[in-house]
Amino acid sequence: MPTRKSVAPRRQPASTETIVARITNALVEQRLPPGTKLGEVALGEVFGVSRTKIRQALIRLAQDKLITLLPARGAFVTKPEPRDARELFDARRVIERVLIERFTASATRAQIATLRDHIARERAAIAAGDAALRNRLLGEFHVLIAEMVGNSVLAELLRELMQRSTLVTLHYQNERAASCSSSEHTALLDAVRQRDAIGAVRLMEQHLTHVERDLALPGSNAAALDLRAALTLAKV
Amino acid sequence: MPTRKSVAPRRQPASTETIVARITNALVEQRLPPGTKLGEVALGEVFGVSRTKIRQALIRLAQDKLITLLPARGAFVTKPEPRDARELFDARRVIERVLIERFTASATRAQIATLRDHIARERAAIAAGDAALRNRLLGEFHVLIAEMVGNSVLAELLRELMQRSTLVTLHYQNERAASCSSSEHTALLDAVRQRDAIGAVRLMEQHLTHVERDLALPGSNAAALDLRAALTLAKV
DNA sequence: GCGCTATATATTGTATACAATTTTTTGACC
DNA sequence: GGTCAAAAAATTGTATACAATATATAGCGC
Repeated sequence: MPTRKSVAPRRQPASTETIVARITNALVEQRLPPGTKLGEVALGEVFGVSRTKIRQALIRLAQDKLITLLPARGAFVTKPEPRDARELFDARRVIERVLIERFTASATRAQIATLRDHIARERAAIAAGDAALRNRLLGEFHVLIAEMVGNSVLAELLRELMQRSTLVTLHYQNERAASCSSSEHTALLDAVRQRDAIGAVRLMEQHLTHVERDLALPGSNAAALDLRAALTLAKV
Repeated sequence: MPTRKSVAPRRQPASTETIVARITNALVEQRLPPGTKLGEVALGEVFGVSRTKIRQALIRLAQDKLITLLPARGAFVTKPEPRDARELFDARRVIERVLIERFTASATRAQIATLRDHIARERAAIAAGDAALRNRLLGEFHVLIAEMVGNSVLAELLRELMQRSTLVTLHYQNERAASCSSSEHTALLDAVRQRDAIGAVRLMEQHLTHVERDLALPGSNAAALDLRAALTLAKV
């Protein structure tokens, strides 16, 4: 077949920050399945920059464990082991239990309203069948809470854990499960509104257990795919 | 004055991994105080590599928040704000509370023996007045426990937090405080040995509170210093 | 001497060039 | 057709070159 020799795309060079964000989004929205090879020249062409910058972006993504760098072999989307999944969710439980407890005590009316709106957007994405957006929003709910608690170090840790979690959960692709997840978010927020710390902690633990239980780990349905298509769709 | 034009040091090129480890050690052992500028050419000469590799190492260090990259300005050893210190220790409390609780339940005889030996080395370093080694060992005690609990994700999170903590604590430079810290390690280990989970958790929280209380934050006694000297001393 | 501007120097940002390694292709041989 | 070996192509690893920016120095007016 003719190697799709597209013309060099005329776009102004992207910042390293942008490149990291675009690839991260593609990963979180699961447009780049685990195992996908991320070639440096291919990425360079997509973003209109040299390999130097791509490489810097890849180093950062590798440190977040979103991709795996094999020496002299290249960069691949991380394919998490079941063990990783368990440890990841365990770590999330440790941190999120504390976060939701504190949030229940400190949540302001405005913060609760923000979360309520967020859940509404989750439901809209689910209703619209937008799997990518749905995935992102369901994860961002947890990060939002973390950022509202007031410890940016913990919030940052959770953000990283959430991103890695997404690599592990094909589960959200199931529309029914997503809907269920969103319902649990609502219940969680109700407990917060009633200042029921014990209930909120319990709901959070159940929620994380449910998400973990629904994991579909070994399924690597990785078809060969088009890097450019996956990445250019990414809205930063 | 004559610009100390030392001959190009003949050493074989260091791997990026090594460069990161060497600089990290220098930071953890506080031979490179906060605010120190890490020039790319200077580092390149120290390690016998080009700026390309140095840059990659700096990106990784920056992601761990050990150094701060200012655009077009360069890399500087991170100077943590009091706010950062509080959040850092709060995060450590959240994680280490759980870790020590679990460790108390699962610790084997061999693991306890390893920690006992470690504490002995702490005391030796303190007695010998080796501030650099002392700093490292006091921090590694916590990381050792984390690694023994069996969740590598949590262990890795704690390792990062510990490194950043070290940037914040000039406190260990005080020999008396170091001795006190080591005593608390011993007490902690005793509680573990007696399977006293509640006591172990309490001791860990007190220990972290003590360390945090003794912080000497604003003191930036940063004298201009010799990058090469600080880095070549670093034993990986 | 102090402060400002202009020039010179040094440093960082990015692309390109080349070496080293891996992957793919080719072709001989059974 | 299948298997192995060698050559070719592609990809990664590193250094160097050059552009862009920031810092330091010099000169001038007051």
